[in-house]
Amino acid sequence: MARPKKFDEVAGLQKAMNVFWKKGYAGTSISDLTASMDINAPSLYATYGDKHKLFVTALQTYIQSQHDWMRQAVSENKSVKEIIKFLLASLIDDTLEDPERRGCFMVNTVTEMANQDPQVFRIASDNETQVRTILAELIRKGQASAEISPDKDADVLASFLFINFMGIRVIAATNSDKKHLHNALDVIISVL
Amino acid sequence: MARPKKFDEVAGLQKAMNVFWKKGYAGTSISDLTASMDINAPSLYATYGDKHKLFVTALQTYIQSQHDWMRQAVSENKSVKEIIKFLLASLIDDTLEDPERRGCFMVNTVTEMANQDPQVFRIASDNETQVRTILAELIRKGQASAEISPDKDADVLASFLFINFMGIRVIAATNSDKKHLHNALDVIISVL
DNA sequence: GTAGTTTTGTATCGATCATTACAAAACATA
DNA sequence: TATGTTTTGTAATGATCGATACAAAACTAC
Repeated sequence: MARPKKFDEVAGLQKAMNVFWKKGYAGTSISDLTASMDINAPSLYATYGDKHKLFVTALQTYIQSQHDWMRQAVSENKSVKEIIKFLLASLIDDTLEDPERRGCFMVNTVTEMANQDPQVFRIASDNETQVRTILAELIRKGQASAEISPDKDADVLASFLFINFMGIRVIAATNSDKKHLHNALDVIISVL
Repeated sequence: MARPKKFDEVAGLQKAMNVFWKKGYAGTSISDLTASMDINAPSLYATYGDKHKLFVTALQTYIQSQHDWMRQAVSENKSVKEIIKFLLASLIDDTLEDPERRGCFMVNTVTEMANQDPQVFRIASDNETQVRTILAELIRKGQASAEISPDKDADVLASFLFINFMGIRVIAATNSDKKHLHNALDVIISVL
């Protein structure tokens, strides 16, 4: 009934996400996007809306993948401390292995825009709530199996872990000393 | 011998720093700067160089003030744990009290530019080294006075603290729950 | 007051910004 | 093959980007 699209919408969104991830919102131009996505500006606007809308969609895609990754790790049949250590270690390794050293798209976005963009602020707040909830549930599971002391406040420990998640993502952008970061990781786990 | 400047160079630099801090490098235009600094573009270029040079100068000013603040706190006649708790608590309070919620200029800059700008990358690396050194010295002081176990590796603990410094700065940009953050703070201190 | 020096204000440079008008092109259906 | 629909490519919109040319203005030194 009409001329078909010659590009894949999902793949295009992934490309856009990678550009925004690397260069930030303000640092990314429509030209950067169309070049990377290999489409024309009119196709971009018709398919994804304007720059801001595309950015939000890309960010939500990223958040979804992060949550999936985390829930996957949490559901594995390992001890709670092993799971947490795996999560933190993966964070370090992934960041260091990225040849472009982009860090965390969510962290980058929060520090760039959360104080200026109400929609981004809300998305970031929601993300934090969800991640902290996942971590708190994990800790409670560890307390139920006597792996973690039940005297400790699971929500507070979850906040502590979340702080360290964010911190590691920032540090790994400028510090390349893998062993150094992994040593600090042991300290984090020792709290539990 | 010549027409005198009608603005204060240091005050102007401070204004520029605040704009970059709030809006980031790419998000700040020369117009934003001249409006806030209340000078014309030619005066800006003649006094501070181009946009990037002004940004780097502003960033170094910020770093210097951060180091001064930290060294001041470290030199006070309190227990090591009290000092560290004071540093972390100030980080939380300052971030939450800022009506513009700008977070940390250094963290914002690292996440925006460290992977794209070699000069910024180097400045960030140097900053990390210096801060970690200050923290490690502080911890060794605590070990000398038997406040902290000498079995623990001071450098690793310093890295751990640095991660939490960065993490708190990111979190405080979106989380307004002061009590929540301070509770996590107790967990951090408990490691020492 | 005049000469010499530097800053200021204005006005503008070409380049790029995000966004869109428009028409040719490519498909499905009839 | 003809018609209707949507995407595509091209080209352009006004706005703003970082940066500067130029001359009037404001000062010091003589």
